[in-house]
Amino acid sequence: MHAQTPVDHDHDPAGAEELGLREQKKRQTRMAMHRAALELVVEHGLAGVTAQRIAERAGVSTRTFFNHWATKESAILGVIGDEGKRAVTSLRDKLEVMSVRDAMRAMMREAIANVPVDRGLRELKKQVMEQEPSLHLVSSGNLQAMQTELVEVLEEALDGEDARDRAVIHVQVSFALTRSAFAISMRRGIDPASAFDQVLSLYDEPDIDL
Amino acid sequence: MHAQTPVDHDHDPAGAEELGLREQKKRQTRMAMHRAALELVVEHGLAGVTAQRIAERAGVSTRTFFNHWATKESAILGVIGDEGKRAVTSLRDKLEVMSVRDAMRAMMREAIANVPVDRGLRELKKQVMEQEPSLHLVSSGNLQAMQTELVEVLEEALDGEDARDRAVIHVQVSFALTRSAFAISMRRGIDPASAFDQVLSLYDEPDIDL
DNA sequence: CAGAACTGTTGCATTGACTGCACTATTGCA
DNA sequence: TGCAATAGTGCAGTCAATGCAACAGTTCTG
Repeated sequence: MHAQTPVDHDHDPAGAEELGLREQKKRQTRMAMHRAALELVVEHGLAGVTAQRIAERAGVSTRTFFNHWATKESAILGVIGDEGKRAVTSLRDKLEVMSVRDAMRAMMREAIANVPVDRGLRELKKQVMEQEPSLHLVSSGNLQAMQTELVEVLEEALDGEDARDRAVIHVQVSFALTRSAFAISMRRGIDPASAFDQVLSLYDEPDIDL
Repeated sequence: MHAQTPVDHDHDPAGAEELGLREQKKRQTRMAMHRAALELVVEHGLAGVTAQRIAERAGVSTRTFFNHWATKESAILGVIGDEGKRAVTSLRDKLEVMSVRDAMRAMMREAIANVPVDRGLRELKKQVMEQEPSLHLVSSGNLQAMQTELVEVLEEALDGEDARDRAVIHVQVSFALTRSAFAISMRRGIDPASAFDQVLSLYDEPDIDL
């Protein structure tokens, strides 16, 4: 890799077991940067942190920092970038064996499960998110990015005149529930997966209405 | 104004009628920049457009450009920045006279109605949004920014153990519907308000389920 | 084991977004 | 007409982000 491709989504096709030394180091470096980013934001606030300082604390060059993360914010949030493709194929598969509603929920549940859950980092991230609400936007933006593709996948599975409109709504609402789950998991310090379950049960209650 | 404050949200407290010459000119300049931004994105793509070029086409200095818009993207989307405060007070008022569900919907409907609808610009904007999906993120981000405040307002109006969780879900779902409305209005070239109505009627259909 | 093929890391140079500051130009009002 | 307020501007500077070329440690292959 000649340093041109900023984010390259380790595909990790198999079971993720027994990575090469190389891959191991890569993840290590990545994590060091992620942690450094979180710590520095807690210490100096989002505006008081530069990519340079993060790289410095993580023990890498600035250039390397941007080889791993597309933006400064990605490093803070720990966003790798391959979530989109995974979600699309996952949804496509599920639509063949279950209802639209269930497929969306299952896909989301899966996506949430794929988020690495490091207990130590969770506490840090919680602080960061409370300190810097503007990061919520960025965070939800990452999901939103794949919106269009998911709408297309869904549209094929829906019948009727307004298929596309309904697809749009399905996608948006599913993201809304996922975002809620993340928000709640942050606030309560519980893991996103169980927060998602709670959200669904609340949402399905007849009296919540909208 | 000493050029330090990037965006200053014309408060426009009264009925917005009969502005001074000064205010008129200000809006004129703003619109020129907004239009120039949209045109240039259509012509050269988001990445091919610099703030400098937008300013140039609009006949102002680069510095002036950033006195009006917080970011390049704001200029493209025409986001002023005072939507948040309006929404909060609007919601607070409505919660006193109607249900949570209705209040949220009414507030959103109001927010949508406040978006200026210039027929000429709408077509341009439609093209831009189709060309540059990444702008959708930015677009929805503006609303999302006030999430926390809205959750707080809502929480007071809700009873029970999970009041805050329910508030989070309410807010997220409402935004989801609003985003859907904007997406659909863009695609169909209809105005956002009626798109919102369509979304609500689709969403309320019993068989859409999630 | 040696050399080739990869792939990660780095320094350098550059572009472009955005900001603070000092200053000028208009406009609204007394 | 003169003064206060505010929009516009030029300039210098910071920082995010990217392409490029050189280099280094790892993995593969014979």
